[in-house]
Amino acid sequence: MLINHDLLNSYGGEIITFKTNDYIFQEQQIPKYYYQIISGHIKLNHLSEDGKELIQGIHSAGESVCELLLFIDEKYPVNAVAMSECAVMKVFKSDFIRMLEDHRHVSEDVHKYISYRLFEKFIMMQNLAAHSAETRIKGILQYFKNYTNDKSLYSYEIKLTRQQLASLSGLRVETVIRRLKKLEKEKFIKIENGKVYY
DNA sequence: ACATTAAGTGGTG
DNA sequence: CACCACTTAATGT
Repeated sequence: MLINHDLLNSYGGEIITFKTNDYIFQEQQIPKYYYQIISGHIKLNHLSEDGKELIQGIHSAGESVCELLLFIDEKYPVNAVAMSECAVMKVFKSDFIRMLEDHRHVSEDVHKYISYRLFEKFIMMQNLAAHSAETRIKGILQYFKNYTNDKSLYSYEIKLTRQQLASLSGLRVETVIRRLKKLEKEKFIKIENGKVYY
Protein backbone atom coordinates (compact mmCIF):
# COMPACT_ATOMS: atom_id res chain seq x y z
CA MET A 1 0.00 0.00 0.00
CA LEU A 2 1.03 3.57 -0.56
CA ILE A 3 1.03 4.71 3.08
CA ASN A 4 0.99 2.63 6.27
CA HIS A 5 -2.43 2.56 7.93
CA ASP A 6 -1.02 3.10 11.41
CA LEU A 7 0.75 6.23 10.24
CA LEU A 8 -2.44 7.52 8.62
CA ASN A 9 -4.26 6.74 11.84
CA SER A 10 -1.81 8.74 13.88
CA TYR A 11 -2.58 11.74 11.69
CA GLY A 12 -6.32 11.53 12.25
CA GLY A 13 -7.10 8.98 9.56
CA GLU A 14 -10.54 7.44 9.76
CA ILE A 15 -12.19 4.63 7.88
CA ILE A 16 -15.36 5.20 5.92
CA THR A 17 -17.32 2.69 3.88
CA PHE A 18 -19.17 3.06 0.61
CA LYS A 19 -21.70 0.96 -1.24
CA THR A 20 -21.61 0.29 -4.96
CA ASN A 21 -22.17 3.47 -6.99
CA ASP A 22 -21.66 5.76 -3.99
CA TYR A 23 -19.59 8.86 -4.62
CA ILE A 24 -16.38 9.27 -2.65
CA PHE A 25 -16.25 12.76 -4.09
CA GLN A 26 -17.71 14.54 -7.09
CA GLU A 27 -16.50 16.71 -9.90
CA GLN A 28 -16.15 20.41 -9.02
CA GLN A 29 -15.94 19.76 -5.31
CA ILE A 30 -13.06 21.23 -3.39
CA PRO A 31 -10.51 18.59 -2.30
CA LYS A 32 -10.34 18.37 1.47
CA TYR A 33 -9.10 14.88 2.21
CA TYR A 34 -6.48 12.36 1.26
CA TYR A 35 -8.17 9.05 0.35
CA GLN A 36 -6.51 5.65 0.40
CA ILE A 37 -8.40 2.51 -0.56
CA ILE A 38 -8.45 -0.30 1.99
CA SER A 39 -10.73 -2.63 0.06
CA GLY A 40 -12.86 -2.52 -3.07
CA HIS A 41 -12.46 -0.72 -6.37
CA ILE A 42 -12.97 2.94 -7.20
CA LYS A 43 -13.28 4.46 -10.64
CA LEU A 44 -12.54 8.02 -11.65
CA ASN A 45 -14.94 9.18 -14.31
CA HIS A 46 -16.38 12.12 -16.16
CA LEU A 47 -19.71 12.38 -17.92
CA SER A 48 -19.78 14.28 -21.19
CA GLU A 49 -22.72 16.54 -22.00
CA ASP A 50 -24.50 13.83 -23.95
CA GLY A 51 -24.19 11.48 -20.99
CA LYS A 52 -21.35 9.33 -22.22
CA GLU A 53 -19.05 8.14 -19.48
CA LEU A 54 -15.30 8.41 -19.76
CA ILE A 55 -13.46 6.32 -17.18
CA GLN A 56 -10.14 7.95 -16.35
CA GLY A 57 -8.87 5.17 -14.17
CA ILE A 58 -9.77 2.32 -11.87
CA HIS A 59 -8.02 1.96 -8.54
CA SER A 60 -7.92 -0.77 -5.94
CA ALA A 61 -6.71 -1.57 -2.44
CA GLY A 62 -3.57 0.23 -1.33
CA GLU A 63 -3.85 3.03 -3.85
CA SER A 64 -4.92 6.61 -3.31
CA VAL A 65 -7.29 8.60 -5.49
CA CYS A 66 -6.59 12.08 -6.81
CA GLU A 67 -4.07 12.86 -4.08
CA LEU A 68 -2.41 15.27 -6.49
CA LEU A 69 -5.28 17.72 -5.95
CA LEU A 70 -4.03 18.26 -2.40
CA PHE A 71 -0.94 20.00 -3.73
CA ILE A 72 -2.68 22.51 -5.95
CA ASP A 73 -5.64 24.84 -5.57
CA GLU A 74 -8.10 23.28 -8.00
CA LYS A 75 -11.44 21.51 -7.86
CA TYR A 76 -11.81 17.82 -8.65
CA PRO A 77 -11.89 17.32 -12.43
CA VAL A 78 -13.51 13.89 -12.04
CA ASN A 79 -15.93 11.93 -9.88
CA ALA A 80 -14.72 9.08 -7.68
CA VAL A 81 -17.29 6.30 -7.68
CA ALA A 82 -17.30 3.04 -5.73
CA MET A 83 -17.47 0.08 -8.12
CA SER A 84 -18.07 -2.31 -5.23
CA GLU A 85 -18.40 -2.11 -1.48
CA CYS A 86 -15.42 -0.05 -0.42
CA ALA A 87 -13.52 0.78 2.73
CA VAL A 88 -11.48 3.94 2.48
CA MET A 89 -9.11 5.68 4.87
CA LYS A 90 -9.37 9.45 4.77
CA VAL A 91 -7.09 12.08 6.26
CA PHE A 92 -7.67 15.82 6.44
CA LYS A 93 -5.66 17.75 3.89
CA SER A 94 -3.73 19.77 6.47
CA ASP A 95 -2.91 16.66 8.50
CA PHE A 96 -1.80 14.88 5.36
CA ILE A 97 0.52 17.71 4.40
CA ARG A 98 1.92 17.80 7.93
CA MET A 99 2.53 14.06 7.77
CA LEU A 100 4.53 14.47 4.58
CA GLU A 101 6.61 17.19 6.22
CA ASP A 102 7.29 14.96 9.21
CA HIS A 103 8.18 11.88 7.18
CA ARG A 104 10.51 12.43 4.27
CA HIS A 105 10.36 8.83 3.05
CA VAL A 106 6.58 8.87 2.89
CA SER A 107 6.77 12.09 0.91
CA GLU A 108 9.08 10.37 -1.56
CA ASP A 109 6.69 7.45 -1.89
CA VAL A 110 3.88 9.83 -2.73
CA HIS A 111 6.09 11.59 -5.30
CA LYS A 112 6.83 8.28 -6.92
CA TYR A 113 3.21 7.26 -6.89
CA ILE A 114 2.12 10.47 -8.58
CA SER A 115 4.94 10.19 -11.08
CA TYR A 116 3.89 6.70 -12.01
CA ARG A 117 0.29 7.77 -12.44
CA LEU A 118 1.43 10.57 -14.74
CA PHE A 119 3.59 8.13 -16.65
CA GLU A 120 0.53 5.93 -17.15
CA LYS A 121 -1.40 8.91 -18.42
CA PHE A 122 1.20 9.50 -21.12
CA ILE A 123 0.84 5.92 -22.28
CA MET A 124 -2.94 6.03 -22.20
CA MET A 125 -3.08 9.34 -24.05
CA GLN A 126 -0.91 7.99 -26.84
CA ASN A 127 -3.13 4.95 -27.05
CA LEU A 128 -6.38 6.84 -27.21
CA ALA A 129 -5.36 9.83 -29.27
CA ALA A 130 -4.69 8.53 -32.74
CA HIS A 131 -5.27 4.83 -32.94
CA SER A 132 -7.65 2.28 -34.31
CA ALA A 133 -10.31 0.68 -32.11
CA GLU A 134 -8.28 -2.49 -32.02
CA THR A 135 -5.17 -0.73 -30.75
CA ARG A 136 -7.14 1.12 -28.12
CA ILE A 137 -8.67 -2.05 -26.75
CA LYS A 138 -5.32 -3.84 -26.78
CA GLY A 139 -3.84 -0.91 -24.88
CA ILE A 140 -6.50 -1.13 -22.18
CA LEU A 141 -6.02 -4.88 -21.80
CA GLN A 142 -2.26 -4.45 -21.50
CA TYR A 143 -2.70 -1.66 -18.99
CA PHE A 144 -4.59 -3.92 -16.60
CA LYS A 145 -2.44 -6.98 -17.12
CA ASN A 146 0.62 -4.88 -16.31
CA TYR A 147 -0.48 -4.88 -12.68
CA THR A 148 -0.11 -8.64 -12.44
CA ASN A 149 3.04 -10.72 -12.35
CA ASP A 150 1.93 -13.56 -14.57
CA LYS A 151 2.68 -12.51 -18.14
CA SER A 152 1.75 -15.81 -19.77
CA LEU A 153 -0.93 -16.10 -22.46
CA TYR A 154 -4.55 -15.92 -21.30
CA SER A 155 -3.42 -15.75 -17.66
CA TYR A 156 -5.33 -12.58 -16.85
CA GLU A 157 -9.11 -12.41 -16.56
CA ILE A 158 -10.52 -9.01 -17.46
CA LYS A 159 -13.00 -8.32 -14.72
CA LEU A 160 -14.67 -5.50 -16.58
CA THR A 161 -17.89 -5.40 -18.54
CA ARG A 162 -17.87 -4.61 -22.26
CA GLN A 163 -19.45 -1.27 -21.37
CA GLN A 164 -16.66 -0.43 -18.94
CA LEU A 165 -14.05 -1.29 -21.55
CA ALA A 166 -15.92 1.03 -23.91
CA SER A 167 -15.92 3.85 -21.36
CA LEU A 168 -12.20 3.37 -20.85
CA SER A 169 -11.37 3.40 -24.55
CA GLY A 170 -13.79 6.03 -25.76
CA LEU A 171 -15.53 3.49 -27.98
CA ARG A 172 -19.11 2.21 -28.09
CA VAL A 173 -20.13 -1.08 -26.51
CA GLU A 174 -20.99 -2.69 -29.83
CA THR A 175 -17.60 -1.82 -31.21
CA VAL A 176 -15.88 -3.33 -28.19
CA ILE A 177 -17.93 -6.52 -28.46
CA ARG A 178 -17.18 -6.91 -32.16
CA ARG A 179 -13.50 -6.15 -31.76
CA LEU A 180 -13.12 -8.57 -28.85
CA LYS A 181 -14.63 -11.33 -30.98
CA LYS A 182 -12.18 -10.53 -33.73
CA LEU A 183 -9.29 -10.58 -31.28
CA GLU A 184 -10.49 -13.96 -30.08
CA LYS A 185 -10.44 -15.37 -33.62
CA GLU A 186 -6.90 -14.07 -33.95
CA LYS A 187 -5.99 -15.91 -30.73
CA PHE A 188 -5.02 -12.60 -29.12
CA ILE A 189 -7.47 -13.22 -26.29
CA LYS A 190 -9.66 -16.09 -25.11
CA ILE A 191 -13.34 -15.81 -24.26
CA GLU A 192 -15.08 -18.33 -22.02
CA ASN A 193 -18.64 -17.82 -20.76
CA GLY A 194 -18.35 -14.21 -21.79
CA LYS A 195 -15.25 -13.67 -19.71
CA VAL A 196 -12.21 -12.28 -21.42
CA TYR A 197 -8.78 -13.76 -20.78
CA TYR A 198 -5.67 -11.98 -21.95
C1' DA B 1 -43.27 -14.64 -12.90
C1' DC B 2 -41.41 -10.11 -13.80
C1' DA B 3 -37.66 -6.70 -13.80
C1' DT B 4 -32.94 -5.79 -14.59
C1' DT B 5 -28.40 -6.01 -16.63
C1' DA B 6 -24.98 -7.53 -19.81
C1' DA B 7 -23.79 -9.77 -24.18
C1' DG B 8 -24.56 -10.16 -28.83
C1' DT B 9 -26.63 -9.13 -33.74
C1' DG B 10 -28.33 -6.33 -37.91
C1' DG B 11 -28.67 -2.56 -40.31
C1' DT B 12 -28.07 2.50 -41.43
C1' DG B 13 -25.35 6.73 -42.04
C1' DC C 1 -16.96 3.47 -36.42
C1' DA C 2 -21.37 5.64 -34.06
C1' DC C 3 -25.98 5.12 -33.39
C1' DC C 4 -30.44 2.81 -33.04
C1' DA C 5 -33.37 -1.15 -32.35
C1' DC C 6 -33.92 -5.56 -30.75
C1' DT C 7 -32.93 -10.48 -29.12
C1' DT C 8 -30.92 -13.56 -25.89
C1' DA C 9 -29.01 -15.26 -21.57
C1' DA C 10 -28.24 -14.86 -16.85
C1' DT C 11 -29.54 -13.01 -12.29
C1' DG C 12 -32.14 -11.03 -8.97
C1' DT C 13 -36.48 -10.10 -6.06
